[in-house]
Amino acid sequence: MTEGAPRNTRQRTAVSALLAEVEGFHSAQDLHAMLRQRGERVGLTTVYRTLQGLADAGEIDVMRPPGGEHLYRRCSEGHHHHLVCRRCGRTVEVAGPAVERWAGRVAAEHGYVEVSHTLEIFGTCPACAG
Amino acid sequence: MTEGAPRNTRQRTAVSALLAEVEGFHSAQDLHAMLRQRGERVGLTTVYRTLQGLADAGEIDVMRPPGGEHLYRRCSEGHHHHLVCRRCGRTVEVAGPAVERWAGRVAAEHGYVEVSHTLEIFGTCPACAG
DNA sequence: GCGTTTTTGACAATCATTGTCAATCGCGCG
DNA sequence: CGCGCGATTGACAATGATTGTCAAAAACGC
Repeated sequence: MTEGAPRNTRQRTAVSALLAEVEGFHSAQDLHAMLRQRGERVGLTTVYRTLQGLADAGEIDVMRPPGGEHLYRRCSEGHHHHLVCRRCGRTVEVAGPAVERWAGRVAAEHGYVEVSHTLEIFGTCPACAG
Repeated sequence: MTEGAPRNTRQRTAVSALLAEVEGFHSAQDLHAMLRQRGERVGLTTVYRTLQGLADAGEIDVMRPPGGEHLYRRCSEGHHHHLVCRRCGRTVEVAGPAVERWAGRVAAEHGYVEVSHTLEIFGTCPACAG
């Protein structure tokens, strides 16, 4: 009774499929617009809800860049962070076991438990800096 | 022409003074309410602008917790990160030279320049976990 | 003091996100 | 195979933090 598997609906499938194709981060509104262009009829509200669900399930990553809108992206599995180009948005996934350990250790030193963290690296990519 | 030092106004002073006294992170609206209670007459708009100015000047730190509002805090100088209690908001400043170096190195490996980063650690503090 | 320029602040505007709730659809059961 | 219940959808309103506006007030140099 703890779990309810979400139903398999046309809309959910459409959002998932779209995320599998596009690259980089996109806002909910962005994705909604793409779906409409494809002829898929999906409400904006549903896109938001579906994305939240996928994010909760850990199937996609959410980023909150300065500017206020949430960006979603289908990422590889496992815990990792992002190196994002400020200019063009090009994203590289980076893993940093050392950082994970460091964060855990620092938190433990202060007696904090149930630790999680957020980490984003911003920079200008070679192409944009050129 | 390049620089305009901000003028010294009653309102700016009030906001600065308040930030010097309170501990932990507070939202703009929060700070605005406190100022009113003290009898200081400051507009909400001004509080926002002043905080932005202070943040740009690097005199205060901004955090964007999940939940949407910006939180401001007067912090010690220099680059550091925060370990925040999810429950009560208790905050510890932590410095992690190793992490800084790691972030820079990772970015450099991918050719990214002008690197910056954000890092927040969330957990439950000893008091709340008790 | 005096004038110029910045700052202020009440209010409207913006805009992403969330809430609402009746209509619809998926899915398992009979 | 068709029914019915409950989850899901989606159009629309509501929310709420932040930003824009612009006339009035204050600050600073002289």
